[in-house]
Amino acid sequence: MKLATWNVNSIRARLPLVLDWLKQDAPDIALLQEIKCEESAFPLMEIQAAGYQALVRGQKSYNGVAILSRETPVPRRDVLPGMETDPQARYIEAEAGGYVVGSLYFPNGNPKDSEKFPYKLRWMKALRDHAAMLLQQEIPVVLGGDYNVIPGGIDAASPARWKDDALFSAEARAEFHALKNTGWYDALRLMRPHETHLYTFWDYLGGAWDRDDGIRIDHLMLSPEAAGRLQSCAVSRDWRGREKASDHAPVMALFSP
DNA sequence: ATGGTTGTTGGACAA
Repeated sequence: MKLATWNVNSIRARLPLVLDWLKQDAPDIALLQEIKCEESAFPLMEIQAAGYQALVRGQKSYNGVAILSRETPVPRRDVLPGMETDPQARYIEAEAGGYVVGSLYFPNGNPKDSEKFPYKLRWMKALRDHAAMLLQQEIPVVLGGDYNVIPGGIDAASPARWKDDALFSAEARAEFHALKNTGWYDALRLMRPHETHLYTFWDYLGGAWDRDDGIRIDHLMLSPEAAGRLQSCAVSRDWRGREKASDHAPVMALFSP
């Protein structure tokens, strides 16, 4: 079973590239973030023609998450418990192909001295609480998406540049590590514990891609039952170098049946 | 410090 996460930075602007990707890399399940449209504007016909069914939690202009699946996905929720009154579309969860999968897009949190930072931490805490509940079910679960957290210094080409940024803040990293400490596995690091240049985002600004000045902020977090089946995990870098690329690259994981 | 880019939109705002 192939499962991928990708922050596409607008599904409509990215549609040709996403269709190429679905055809070439052929994930069974794709978790998408920042689709930047309402459900009614989601290019459902084109996605279906590519062989996928879609569940969408959309929002006009900003945010928005989706789950694509070859097998019919069964919806579970489209908001995290405790975040029901939040208007921002940042979470969707379904059961598909024997897995529970969540697609999440966490707040950026900058600037750190604004209300955006505690808002980010609230989302992270809400996920941690929900994840603890999922863990008790002892089933394969993948919580994938743009966490907007650089877990460690090895996950940035220039860690010093991010020292005062919400993405590398002690608070956000503590939340991420707290999730790991409750029993969740970071799929990419599990398979590649010491690998450097393992990035998923390169800013459009300042030629970050050309200088490989990236950071790793998109993560596939696995329950023990999913981690036990993990065979490989990699960043699909090529898609960041394409014409009209997203500023993020997909992360792909392969699971044994 | 600032500016560099892309997307949604039709002027900022978010990232």
